[in-house]
Amino acid sequence: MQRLKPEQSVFHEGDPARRVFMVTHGALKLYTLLADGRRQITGFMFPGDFLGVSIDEEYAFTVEALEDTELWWFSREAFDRFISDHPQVERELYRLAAHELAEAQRQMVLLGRKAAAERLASFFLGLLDRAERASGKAETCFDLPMSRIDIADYLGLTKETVSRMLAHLRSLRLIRLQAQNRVEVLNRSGLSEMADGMSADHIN
Amino acid sequence: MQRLKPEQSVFHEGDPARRVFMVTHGALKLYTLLADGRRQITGFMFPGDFLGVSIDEEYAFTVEALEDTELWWFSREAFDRFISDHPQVERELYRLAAHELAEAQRQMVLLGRKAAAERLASFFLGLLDRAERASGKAETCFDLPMSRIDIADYLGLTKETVSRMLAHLRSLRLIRLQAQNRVEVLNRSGLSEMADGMSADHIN
DNA sequence: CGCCGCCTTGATGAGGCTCAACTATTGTGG
DNA sequence: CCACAATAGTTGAGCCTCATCAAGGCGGCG
Repeated sequence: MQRLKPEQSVFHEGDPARRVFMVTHGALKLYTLLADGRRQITGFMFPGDFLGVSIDEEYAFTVEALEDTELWWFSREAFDRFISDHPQVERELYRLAAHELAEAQRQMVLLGRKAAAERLASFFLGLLDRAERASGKAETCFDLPMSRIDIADYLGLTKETVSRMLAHLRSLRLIRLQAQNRVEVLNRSGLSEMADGMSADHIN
Repeated sequence: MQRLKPEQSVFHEGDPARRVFMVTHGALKLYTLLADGRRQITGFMFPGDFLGVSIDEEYAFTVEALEDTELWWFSREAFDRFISDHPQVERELYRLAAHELAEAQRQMVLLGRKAAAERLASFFLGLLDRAERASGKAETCFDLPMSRIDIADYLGLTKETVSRMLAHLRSLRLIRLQAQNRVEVLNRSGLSEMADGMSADHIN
């Protein structure tokens, strides 16, 4: 078990991959840096997610807590032994990887082809889905455990643009901010159309 | 076994995932479309690569041949049966998925944070690596089986920008075009620096 | 040899970035 | 509990990169 305060990191890109983690509480961000400091956040992790279950000898990204976070971990050897003893787990791991891959593909579409407002709308819908899966019931609100800069680095934008697009979605009455870090979705289908580029904003 | 001519598709996004494929000859592109026709190519496939080995009920993208291509395929049931009989294959599949995931993460960094010239440089280095892995020896040249539009849709750019950046890399003597679709790398480390954003182009 | 599609090159413009100032929020110590 | 500092977020002005629109060149195939 391991507890983390915000900003604390679990491991860094390039560290030898000696442990496997499972998130039990909190939220984390995964990111990689370019030589000049540009950062791309490749994902956020929440309770139930696995970390470091690659095959590689080194972790491929840095992981950092967004809030107070709790992790369970196993040594790589113990984890591998466990898998050998329980072959059906292998299939489950594979399932997980396939799911992450599908998510990565959606993110590539977002980063390669969507406009700023569409990116933010997609991001919010993803968080809303997650909130619903976590609570097991329909939701209209969710928290933003990450900063505007983190959102920007996840969506391939700047914090200023995130802020402006937030204002834009608000002005369209698609969302409302209950607090700085809490979003209420006012028009889910409208937000979906925006996210999938069906909003034909040049008409409005 | 299945043979394909250029432009022919193996399956479409949303088709029921009834078969699993292995590429034996040729090259293919994987892509998804947005509602208004914007396209993001999420990957290219070459001999040795697997296709449709997801867990999902439906294919998550469309696959189309770039040139004359040959595929081996199995029904999903036969494939699953084979895996049950050969548990070590499961691990290999997982290995493969993990590798694809790492690649997807690199592509997210490219799409989210790299400038146009950096994207093209990264793309060329990837193709050079692949050519070396395929031939088993050091290489300085490789073919481009895809059109400029395909490259653009893979890198999140337009065909015009790809063309201009190609001219730019050529003017820097990092590459040379042996033919319209054949690239020779003249300065690999220079290309690497360009790809990783270390080229400090404001100095030059 | 000539047509057609692909690629390149040029001119213009827009979306998002940068830089800067301002406001709101959070945390800290008196 | 309040005052203040420090941090995070918002808003505005100008600019830059890349997209768009348009024209011309090249190559491959009939």
